[in-house]
Amino acid sequence: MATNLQELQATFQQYEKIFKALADEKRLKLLNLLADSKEESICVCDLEEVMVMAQSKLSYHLKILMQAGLIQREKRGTLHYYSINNEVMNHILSEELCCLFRRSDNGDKTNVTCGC
Amino acid sequence: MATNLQELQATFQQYEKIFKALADEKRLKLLNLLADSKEESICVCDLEEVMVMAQSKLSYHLKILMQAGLIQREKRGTLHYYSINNEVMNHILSEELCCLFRRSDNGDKTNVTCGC
DNA sequence: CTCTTACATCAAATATTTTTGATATTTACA
DNA sequence: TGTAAATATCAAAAATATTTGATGTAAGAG
Repeated sequence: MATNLQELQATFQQYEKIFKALADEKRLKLLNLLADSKEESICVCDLEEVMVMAQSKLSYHLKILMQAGLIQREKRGTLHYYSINNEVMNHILSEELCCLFRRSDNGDKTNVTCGC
Repeated sequence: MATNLQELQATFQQYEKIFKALADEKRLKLLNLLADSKEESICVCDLEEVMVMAQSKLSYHLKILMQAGLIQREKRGTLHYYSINNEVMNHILSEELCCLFRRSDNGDKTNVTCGC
């Protein structure tokens, strides 16, 4: 944990980046899609359909979420699969937000207290 | 909890507002000041000194935090005292962020699990 | 190797947020 | 009532973020 002023400032900068990534309705919807999906990860083409969003726009928003560490990417051939980074989500968000932005089907113990 | 699509969208809009308010280094520092202060609330003039920030700028940022419901105001004479809204913080943020952005000296039971 | 599909990147246009300096409002007090 | 101190609001300028359409890249199919 941060103690002195410089550390604190660095900590705030890091959280600023994360909260900025969360501070957009479309990106929250994206996270919710990834969190709720039956599959653990979804490819861009599928997200494109569900979100009804131009491909370059979607790519832009996925990049923002990636750079904040909120999602991960796995490439399989020509497809790119994105998934929620549950660890980071758990570190940032309350249990009450678990229903919306975390996955709960992967045996992650940190999610057990959430009754959603 | 939100169930259908319209409710979900409304929920995302609400969280967008809250995360936008959190998505700024200066506002995180403000929240941390309010959370860590010996006093439960701090007046604008004191915040102005600590933050080394123009008065109208500070007022702008306090307004953003107020409108997101993250802080509260109490007027005493000509002074305006601001304080953390612990309930909302607890609803949004993880236990691990409690050290930074919540108060823990007010007997709030929801904070007990946080060892900070 | 060429073509196609899936995705990322880029630069310009647009939209939103933040800062700044000036002015308005409220309260207390002489 | 007049004045000063504390804070809020406003409008213009500056800074950032988002959107858009075009172009670049990488992988698989033929």
